[in-house]
Amino acid sequence: MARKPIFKCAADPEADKLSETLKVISDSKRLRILCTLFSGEKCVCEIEAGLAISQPLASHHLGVLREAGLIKVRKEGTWSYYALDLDAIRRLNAAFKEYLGAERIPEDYPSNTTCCTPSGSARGIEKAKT
Amino acid sequence: MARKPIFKCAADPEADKLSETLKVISDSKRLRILCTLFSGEKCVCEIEAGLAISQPLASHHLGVLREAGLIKVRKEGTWSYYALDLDAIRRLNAAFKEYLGAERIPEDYPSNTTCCTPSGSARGIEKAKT
DNA sequence: TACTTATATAAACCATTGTTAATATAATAT
DNA sequence: ATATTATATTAACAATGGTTTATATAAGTA
Repeated sequence: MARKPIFKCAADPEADKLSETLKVISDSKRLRILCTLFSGEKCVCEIEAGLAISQPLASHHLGVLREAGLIKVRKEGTWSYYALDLDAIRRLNAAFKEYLGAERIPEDYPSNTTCCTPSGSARGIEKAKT
Repeated sequence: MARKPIFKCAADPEADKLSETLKVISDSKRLRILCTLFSGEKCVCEIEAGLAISQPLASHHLGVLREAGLIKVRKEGTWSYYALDLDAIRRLNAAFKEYLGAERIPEDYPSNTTCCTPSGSARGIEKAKT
């Protein structure tokens, strides 16, 4: 029936940003490219050979990662050298930790809070058990 | 032209698993549900109201999260109480750290390694600059 | 029994996206 | 200039997936 959201995370626009970034890295090829770039700068032909994918496909995925700001390019002649954008990687780490970090798990999880009132209507997160 | 992969991460089947999980959590609604469940067990009607989405949609996303093993259900009468699967959350944290953890960034990144031989063919990651 | 209530499932629709094949650009070498 | 090399771009296609509407299940209540 769609009322207004009552959870903190539900209203947080940061969640959209994080999910957008996660969507970019949730492709297995792109995840592998990122993982690979930790070892240093790479050109397209190396990604291509390293992941055993075609040149246009490598170029495409690198473009998506770049568009998302996760990597950056350095051009030299006909070569394009791609590397991680360290600030973006650090921001991603921070956001992931904030939303899904295992440190967030409470000691007594799940703290047995009930959910719905006897009448059946959903209660707000702040409302205690009746 | 697609040769065989030469990067470690490129051959690692764990990358497929992680990307699969990331795909599940990269939906903004599901990310918000997970984030919400850190505060404790919730029933469908609470998720529904908390995120301001329809009942079938809430049920659907919870099903996807459950299918992925990230959350678990406890049924009581007509109610379904969902909670985080703590082991899964911890595994996700570990995998994320292993693949994209900021700790992986080398001191001198990017260590200026060249990429392609003068002849233009890609070199393996272990092969040094000519 | 009949009537809610909470949740799950199914079908249909629409938008997005990964992939391939073909082509374009632009720098370098002959 | 011509050819080759590295990379980017485009169009087309197939597949996936989020959302809605409608319906089903199943437990409680009158």
